[in-house]
Amino acid sequence: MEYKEAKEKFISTWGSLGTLWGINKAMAQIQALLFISTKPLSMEDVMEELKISRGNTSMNLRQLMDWGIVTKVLVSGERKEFFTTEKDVQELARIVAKERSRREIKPVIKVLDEVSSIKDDGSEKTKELIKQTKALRELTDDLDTLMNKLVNQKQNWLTKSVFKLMK
Amino acid sequence: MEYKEAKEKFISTWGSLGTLWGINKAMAQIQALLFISTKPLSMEDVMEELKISRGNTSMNLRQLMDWGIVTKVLVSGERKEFFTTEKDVQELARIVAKERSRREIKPVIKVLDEVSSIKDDGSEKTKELIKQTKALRELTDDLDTLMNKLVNQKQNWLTKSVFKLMK
DNA sequence: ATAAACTTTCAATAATTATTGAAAGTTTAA
DNA sequence: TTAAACTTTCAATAATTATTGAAAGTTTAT
Repeated sequence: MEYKEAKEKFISTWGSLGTLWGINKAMAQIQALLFISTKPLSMEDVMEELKISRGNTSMNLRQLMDWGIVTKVLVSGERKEFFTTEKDVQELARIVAKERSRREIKPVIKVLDEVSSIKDDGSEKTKELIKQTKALRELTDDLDTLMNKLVNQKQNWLTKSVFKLMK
Repeated sequence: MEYKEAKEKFISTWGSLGTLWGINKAMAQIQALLFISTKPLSMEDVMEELKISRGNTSMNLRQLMDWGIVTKVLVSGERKEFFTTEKDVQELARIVAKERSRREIKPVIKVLDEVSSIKDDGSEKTKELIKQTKALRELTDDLDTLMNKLVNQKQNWLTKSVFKLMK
């Protein structure tokens, strides 16, 4: 397999995996492109490489910046803006975990909390609703806490600390 | 908040959370409905409660069965089929984790493997592609392994074993 | 100040994904 | 058997989501 083919394969695979970490295809592909690029890329570069429009590129780069995954860099002597992504995979994982927790998991926990604390009128169906949403609330909360703990270990968290305990 | 409101809130919230665990809205809502139901439901019941068509219900129930989350139960004296979902949240988490690993993560690891093992032609960009896809491959693999280990502990895995180690 | 270089916005459109409903298929009771 | 009760399939349609591209906005050099 040649460089070009490998690169395309990587970008498209990572792009379609977007859903798994909760972002859309274009966003994931832009991130993938920057991730294997040896130097910051301009909007023009991204548009050309991925064959997507200026507007699309602009919007998705902005979103990636909102996530904290991509940052603008100033290239001296150049007028236009250049972009680069976090290159350390563990730092990336940390950012993604933190953002998904904040954007998606925390709000769900809040709803589960509300639902599971309705007044118990003694009926079987109310009891079941309370019991099951409570269980779900606890699971979600535990997973969220675990994820955040894992991901906050700055130094080789996965391999060094937790992982060995479980081997 | 009354039972009815709480129930609807739970179903719609859990439904929109579908993406987080990788299934579609209707699927997630059907599962949610069964999850808080005190007895198995027929297709008719599901259609009526969620206001969705027969075809949609049939297809999504099937998918839930493919995932191993929902099972048919025979209610004696009844002609039609009834459905129920796994009621234990930890078992649910285990099934979801196993399925997502198999369906999504494993295939990505395979691609990352292929891409990261292209021939190093000595160029900087090839080196970067190899380096970064290798890093991503290892991270993905570690997370996948960790997830499967966590989730295979049958007894109170979260709270009992791993969780305490990290507190 | 102004014009060139660049970025953002957003209404229109395209692409994708979910849903319907009716016909075809299957099972069961009599 | 057969016909009623039920489920599945799938082409058509609807709903949602992503993408475009051109106009409006911004910045910078002169």
